[in-house]
Amino acid sequence: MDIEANSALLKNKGLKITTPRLAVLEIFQKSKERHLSAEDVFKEALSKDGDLGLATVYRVLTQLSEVGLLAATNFETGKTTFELNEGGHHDHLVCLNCGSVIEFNDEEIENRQELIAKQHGFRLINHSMALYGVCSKQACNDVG
Amino acid sequence: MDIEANSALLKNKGLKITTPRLAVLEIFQKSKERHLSAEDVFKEALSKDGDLGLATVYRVLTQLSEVGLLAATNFETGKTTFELNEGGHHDHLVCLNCGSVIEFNDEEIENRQELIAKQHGFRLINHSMALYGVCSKQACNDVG
DNA sequence: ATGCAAATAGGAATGATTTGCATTCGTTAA
DNA sequence: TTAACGAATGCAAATCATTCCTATTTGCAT
Repeated sequence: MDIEANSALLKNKGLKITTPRLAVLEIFQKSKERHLSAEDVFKEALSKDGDLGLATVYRVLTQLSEVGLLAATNFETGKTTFELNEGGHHDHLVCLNCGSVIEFNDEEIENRQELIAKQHGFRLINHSMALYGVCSKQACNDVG
Repeated sequence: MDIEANSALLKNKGLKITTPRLAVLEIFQKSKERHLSAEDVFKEALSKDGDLGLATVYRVLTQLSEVGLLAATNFETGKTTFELNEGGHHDHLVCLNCGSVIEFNDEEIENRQELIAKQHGFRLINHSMALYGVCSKQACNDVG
């Protein structure tokens, strides 16, 4: 069990150790999907542990993001998704139909971004990039 | 008045010339702010012209974006913003200190994005990219 | 001028997220 | 260990952005 480890993480960040927080962390750590929406986490929590309010899930996700344990991303899909913030920069490729997310990292783009920033006299700190399209799944390409 | 010109724009795109569409175009052309949300446009429309439904504003914004007269951008604010799409596609370089925004367009990045999408079996529809940093203004580089 | 498809108003509906509040829990000091 | 107090939770209602529904109006080809 990582309850010990997760408790330490929380304590480290000055957060109280509560059942919902441990549950949420564990859900991310055990999830097959890396990117989870609040709803995803909520459903998963319901199926595993007992009760856990949706509002609490939102609150916990926000808090864990604030202290850097999670990273939040806003895609065009209309819902915020969260992922474990283990470090390692990457950008996202998002399917507008099924919402699936693929992570990628492209050296050439990164370099180019640095160059552009420099050309405009900017000291680059970070960036966000998301590509939106339709993935190759059959269901995402059926014409209604 | 650009009613003539805007009418031509709409006709060119195969859209009927309607009061709401002309009103929305004019609002963008006269606005001091370049990026407007649906709500912004709605309020502006109310203060100027008579009535204009919020639903209509949303529909018009979507349509004008679809035909390329406007461009939609999703900043992390939770609401979609629109801008006149005069110079074609561009991305944003944002100063984290003074908030100034520079628009740029980079062929190489665009090509690279297409390639990445293709490699993952995605049909690319659009993308959003924002670079965050500190601009060259003296005031933005003073250490607090 | 006339008809019909397209467009509109605006209110209800939706989906995501937040907030208010009474209750419960975690932690700290005794 | 326990009392105590503030923080955290659950639930329901509220909010926010956006979309849907539909009766009515409008643009425009004829």
